[in-house]
Amino acid sequence: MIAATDRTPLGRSFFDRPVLDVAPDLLGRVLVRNTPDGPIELRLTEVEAYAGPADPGSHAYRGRTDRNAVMFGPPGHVYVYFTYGMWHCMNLVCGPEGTASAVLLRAGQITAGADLARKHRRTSRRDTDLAQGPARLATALDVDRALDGSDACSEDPDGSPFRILTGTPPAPDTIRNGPRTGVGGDGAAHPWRFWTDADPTVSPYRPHTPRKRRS
DNA sequence: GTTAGGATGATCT
DNA sequence: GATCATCCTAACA
Repeated sequence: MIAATDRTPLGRSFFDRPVLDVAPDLLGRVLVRNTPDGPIELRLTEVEAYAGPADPGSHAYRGRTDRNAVMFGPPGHVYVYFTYGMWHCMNLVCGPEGTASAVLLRAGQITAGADLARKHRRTSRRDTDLAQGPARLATALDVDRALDGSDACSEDPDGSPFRILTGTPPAPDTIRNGPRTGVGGDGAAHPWRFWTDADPTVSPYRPHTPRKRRS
């Protein structure tokens, strides 16, 4: 039996907690992306936690820079970065201001505005592919660096590009966790990737395969 | 069905 | 100049 989706917006206090508490709690929540063409809604199914300057996998590892400045700011804001020369990825800042921790949104299921999302994602054929992977997710939602620093907990939700609703959290026994993708070294030891088991939008676990060195 | 490798540029050392 | 929290396509079984 499926509970009705709770459309109450999550307040800033939800994000003002340790990132390892927030990350699994984000599963099943609904991210609303207000685009000029209309809203897109996404139920989160896979996330990764990045725990501040002490985490070798985090962009904050070597301190504050122009790029990651948003991570060092107040919780509930959106940190967007550009990577691999082509892609954007989207995070939600967690913990008290200065903690510099964040949750990477890795995958989700589009629950509204699928046509719009499909327009942003040119090559996607199946609905479950639309936001399967962090760069796909950002592309489907039309997220780029221009949205870096957006407040997802704004008091004026209609004026903000993002909002996060209570949604329908999964049963606790369907939440899985494991090593993070693409994080090597000491950072790989932390099982800080969280996903909802048996969800078609979550790709089967793939151990990190180091990229080939260009010859 | 699976896998190899190319695309592409900001950021940081 | 190396790295990077990736995706897509072509080629193969």
